[in-house]
Amino acid sequence: MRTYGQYCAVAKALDVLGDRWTLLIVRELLLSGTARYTDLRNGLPGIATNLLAERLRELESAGVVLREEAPPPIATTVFRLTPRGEQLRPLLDELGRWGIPYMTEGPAEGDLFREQWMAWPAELFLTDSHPEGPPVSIELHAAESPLVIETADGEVHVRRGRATNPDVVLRGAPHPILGLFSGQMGLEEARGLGVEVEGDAAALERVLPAAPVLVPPGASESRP
Amino acid sequence: MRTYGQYCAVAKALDVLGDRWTLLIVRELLLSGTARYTDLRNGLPGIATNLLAERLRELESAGVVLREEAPPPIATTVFRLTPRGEQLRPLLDELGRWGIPYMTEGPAEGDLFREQWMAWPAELFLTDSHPEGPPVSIELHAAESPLVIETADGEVHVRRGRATNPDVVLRGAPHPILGLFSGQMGLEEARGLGVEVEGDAAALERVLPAAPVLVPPGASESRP
DNA sequence: CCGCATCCGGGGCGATACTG
DNA sequence: CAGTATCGCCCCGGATGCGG
Repeated sequence: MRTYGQYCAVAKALDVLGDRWTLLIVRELLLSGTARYTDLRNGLPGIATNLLAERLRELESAGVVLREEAPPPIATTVFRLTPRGEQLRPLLDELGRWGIPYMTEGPAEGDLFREQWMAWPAELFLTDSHPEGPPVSIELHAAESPLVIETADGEVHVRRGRATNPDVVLRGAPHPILGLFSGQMGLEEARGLGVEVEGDAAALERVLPAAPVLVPPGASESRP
Repeated sequence: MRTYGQYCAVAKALDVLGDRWTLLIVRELLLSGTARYTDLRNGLPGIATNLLAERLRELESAGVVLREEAPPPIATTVFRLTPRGEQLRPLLDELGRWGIPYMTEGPAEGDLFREQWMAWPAELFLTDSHPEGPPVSIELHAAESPLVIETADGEVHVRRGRATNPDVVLRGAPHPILGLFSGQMGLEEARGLGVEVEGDAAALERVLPAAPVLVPPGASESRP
């Protein structure tokens, strides 16, 4: 493990987490709960397989990741975060919050996308405007595998998978969906960009922001 | 700029911040407010000068760092964070919080230390147990350049420099000072490890935690 | 198919020297 | 003081192989 050699809390944290791909592996485990090696590879497009194996070993010996041999009939190894690893959630939330402006600008050329990455924008932007009402569940299809957005106790939660009986199903490309979530775009405008709303649109509007959320510009200021 | 190529807020943030040394440069600027190139080098022992220059350029073009030509008679360039860079403070706080356990274990062999790095443990551990009383100021000498710990409105703040009229002056090695701050170590025990308290010890005890703060173990679980 | 290990080319990184 | 220049080295990325 390459170390900064500084007796400083921030530097020590980066000694463990600062290598390339490391925090993205933590992201995937936070989003998945448990994941197989192949699931991680799929959620981390671009990673070299030897790097994934090496990072998992490092995170394991740092007490952040746990490797478990699943019992039959699964018969595969699954990875999950330790409690110490779970403590990284606020850190990843801050990273996501700071990175949101780069997302609202739309995907860059060649950017890949996985449905679960929408979890940060969703939990950041969406709020339950009618918390005393019955819970709503929204199924989101922005890529290949759906996401469920649910309200509970006035809070909005996101998880992977399908809803048993969704109030509304939302389909569309990530960027217009994000515009909808951030309030930068109205429902009609989103429809014009291919977003489809199937079911009870009121359930959707209940969690959408009433006014555009102020997102600081993320792009660079150009220099002479 | 090397990018992960993922349309994800966390990945986008790491595209900007994930390179080696980058977040430590932000740390120094958060701690210093403004800093000259040489100040940054001093606060980042181990960094190669070309890397510091390159990172500063990247951070500048990312809108995180501002480079200013100070007017005469200073006649030097100073660096500071933009508002966008200031927004990284919660992120660095989370990094510091997560890294604290590695600090309480004591410095590793060859670890270097700078006084200002004590800011995170201090603001994390210390609280004003008597907020309605008059403000107290504590001057801390754990290395070469002193730190001031002050209470204001029931909050504890840390800044570089000296106090005009400190209630108490605290001197000692970083590790026992940290033990004191985290409540793992009593005042008498700290004295035995070379910590000196000069002035009103009650002012110090006012901000120290009454009971040991629970710090999760940071060390790795050893494997077979 | 799953979970890697190995090999190899390129570039980011680290250390030192040098300069306006 | 504030960098640029240079040069190894090792980390990273991509491809392939391979045992369970």
